[in-house]
This record gives sequence, C-alpha cells and structure tokens, in this order.
Amino acid sequence: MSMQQEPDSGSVAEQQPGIGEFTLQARDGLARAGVLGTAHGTIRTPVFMPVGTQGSVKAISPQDLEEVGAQIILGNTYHLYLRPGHDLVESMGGLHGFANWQHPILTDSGGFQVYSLSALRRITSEGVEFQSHIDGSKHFFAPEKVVRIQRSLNSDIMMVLDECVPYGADRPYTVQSLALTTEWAKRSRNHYPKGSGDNLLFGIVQGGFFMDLRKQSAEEITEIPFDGFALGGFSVGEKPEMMHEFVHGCTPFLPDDKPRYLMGVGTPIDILEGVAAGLDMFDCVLPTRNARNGTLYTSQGKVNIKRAEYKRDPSPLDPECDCYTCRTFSKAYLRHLYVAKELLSYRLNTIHNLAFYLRMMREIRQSILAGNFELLKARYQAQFSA
RNA sequence: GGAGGGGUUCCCGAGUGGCCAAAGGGAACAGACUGUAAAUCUGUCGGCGUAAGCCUUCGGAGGUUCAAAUCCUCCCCCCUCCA
Repeated sequence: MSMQQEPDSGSVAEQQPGIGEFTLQARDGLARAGVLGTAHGTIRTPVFMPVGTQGSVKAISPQDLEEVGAQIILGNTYHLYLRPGHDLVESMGGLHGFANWQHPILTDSGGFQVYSLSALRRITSEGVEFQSHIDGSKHFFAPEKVVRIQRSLNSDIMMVLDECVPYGADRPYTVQSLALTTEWAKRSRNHYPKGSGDNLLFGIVQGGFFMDLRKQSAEEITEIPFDGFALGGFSVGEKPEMMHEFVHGCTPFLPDDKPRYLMGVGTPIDILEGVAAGLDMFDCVLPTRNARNGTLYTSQGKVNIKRAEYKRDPSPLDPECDCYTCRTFSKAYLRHLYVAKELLSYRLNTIHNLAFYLRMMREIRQSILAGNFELLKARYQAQFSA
C-alpha cells in the first residue's frame, strides 16, 4: 500500500508552494484548508503530525508512517541534543538522513520539557538550565542555542524556546512568563532572521488561562516575522471545554495568512474543535501512546483492546478502517498480543491509531474543500461522545 | 521402614496466640494517558451490606484458650535424604 492519495488531488495538488509559502485553498466557517511549502515537500492542512520525540515514532518505521499517510513528523530538540547529540545527527545527514525520513519534520524546542521536567530545571531570563533526565548532567538552553540545535537537526519547521505555563499558574506568574516567552521569541528570530535559510521558524503564544494575556501574547508574538504561529500551553490539565473556549478566543489574534499550530493537542474532538476555530496543524502523543497502552480509536469510539469481551472476537478492530492491522487481524488476536506483551502489539496498535487520526485529517480537509465540515465534525462528536 | 521439611485466600508466597479477610508478587477485572523521563500508571480483587458491621476462610477432624492460620492430639497428602 502506498501513501494515501487525496481524492482532491487534481487542481489542488498541482500547487507547489515555495518554502515557507502558505496558501489557503478553501474555507468553511473559520475552518481552513491550505498548503504549506517546506524544504522537504508540501504539507496539506489541516494536518496531524505524529510525535517522534527521539527521531522515531515509537514502535513503527518510516515505511509504516508513509503507508499510514503521515505527511510530517515531530522530533524534539531537548531529547536529540542529549542523545545522540545534534552534532552527531548533523554529521549523519541531519534528522532526515539519520532517521531516513525524507518528508517534512518539525522539531519542538524543548519548551514543553521546561514544563514536563519542571523538577529538573531552573529558568532565568537568559534561558533554562536543565538537569538531564538521563544522567543528571547540567545543560543550558538559551533561545539562540535552541535555534542552532534545530538548524543542526535541519528540521523544516523549528519552534522557538518558550515556557509552557503550567495549569493553575496565577496571573503574576503568567504575566512574567509571557514576557519571557516574548523576549525569547524576539531573540530567536534575531538570531536567525527571516529568509536566511530553508528552516522555517514558528513563534508560540502563551498567556495561560487569562484571555487578555493570551491576546497580549498573540499581539507581541505576531509582531515578529515568523513563518507560522503556534498556541502553546494547552492540554496541561484544564478541562477540554476550557481549552476549546480559549483556543477559539485566540485564533482571531493570529494572522490569517500564516499557518496556525495548536501544540500538543489532542483527542479527535479537540482537533475538530481546533480546526473549527481556524487552526491548521496539530500534534499529540495520544494516538501513539494510547496505542502502546491498549486504547484504540475506531469508528465505534474508543476501544480498550485488553477487555475480556474481545477474548474470542474474530472481527476486525474497525470494519471501516483499511489499515494493515484492521485488514489483517482479529480483535481476539490484538487482545492476545497486548495481554501477552508481545512487541507486535505496539506496532499494530500504533499503525491503527495513526491510520485513524490521519484518515480523520484527510476527511476534515476534504470536508472543508467540499463545504460540509460541520457535518463531519458532528459525526465524529457523536462517535466519541462519552 | 527411619530422619527432616512442608500443605495459607485463582497461582506463587509471607505470616508462628489477639493489631489477620491474612504482607508482597503474579494472574484476573476495570480505568487513565493530550508540544512523550510513559511498551507507563491507578483502582478492584472471599461473601452480604451504602455504612458501622456480620458471615465464611489458612490440608481434615478434634482439643487448649476470653481469643487459633499460629499451641496440642490424631489422620490425609507432598518433597528431600538415609535404608
């Protein structure tokens, strides 16, 4: 099976935007369908980007990724800097050559690790001092250094270093953090001015859960000539409704003619809401992590494959899915592999969950082009309503 | 035949007078996971009850004691070594 082809190919697919060029092809309400040019090919949006933190989408190969229809994957600056080291990656042909993934790559800056490894770091106005989670050694990340590391990795889309504000942070903390994120964003862009290379650079809006601070952050960040803009600091513990509300509140402050990226989000519903708010790019560990932990996304909703009810179930996981896993194996077998902790379980489950997410994204894009996005959104909401 | 060791809740296994429905692990059952320190974590796990609590349970039978998985007697079964 080769990479999924879009039914809407034809006129649309013939567009080959230049590097950093973002073209909108259709709108449906606030939802947008577009194309973004990168050094390693064109990305059709809305797009979901599987997370491959350490230069690998856990459990599957680049070939699996292509078969499942992935256009772009993520890597992580912090993790690849620590191991194997960005210099080594650079000498091995950059992340594309090293991992043998010839399609676009986006690298996260390590901003999320400022949040998730909070016990192991110290923030100053200069940058962040980390203690390696691997060996405890100390490392300093300045915004400029983070850009340099990402250029070594040669990612197509680089993210600026930011501080992902924890949920529940009070206003004074959030104000201070926002100022830092803006300052770091400026330094990042100054260190690598627009047009000085093929690596795109995206800015990140923070501001916690204060709408006026979100607005302020968006205004400050969008003043800087970035190639795209991201909303950070979501899905950090807030209720989904709250996230949706803030995401909808933020997008009006983002330029219409640049790609908009909702970082770290989310569930199928979250992504639909994000698209409805006018966002174009998404990434999340959920489909891959949940696959490894036995939760699978299907046209019938979430399926916990370890459940006893599937012990003797000869039917495919999702009859409406055409992925390798669903074409080939029964629920009973998938359950057995999971319960027995067989390594194949992780691969088959990951293939399926990504196939589900990426098919959903294709459907979203097609529905925007066809002008019936709301209908599709309602269908998915019904599927995943608890 | 002799000497020694042992039989504990689905399994392994701790417990040697009360704080024991009985540690711990496994299995089983269920849940969580959102820019990945996650192939991880959490809960339940004798029966009834919302609960206090009551009932049944530590190879079997009987006994000592206010109180026994724990002490005594007999019996059944398993393992090791010596004949």
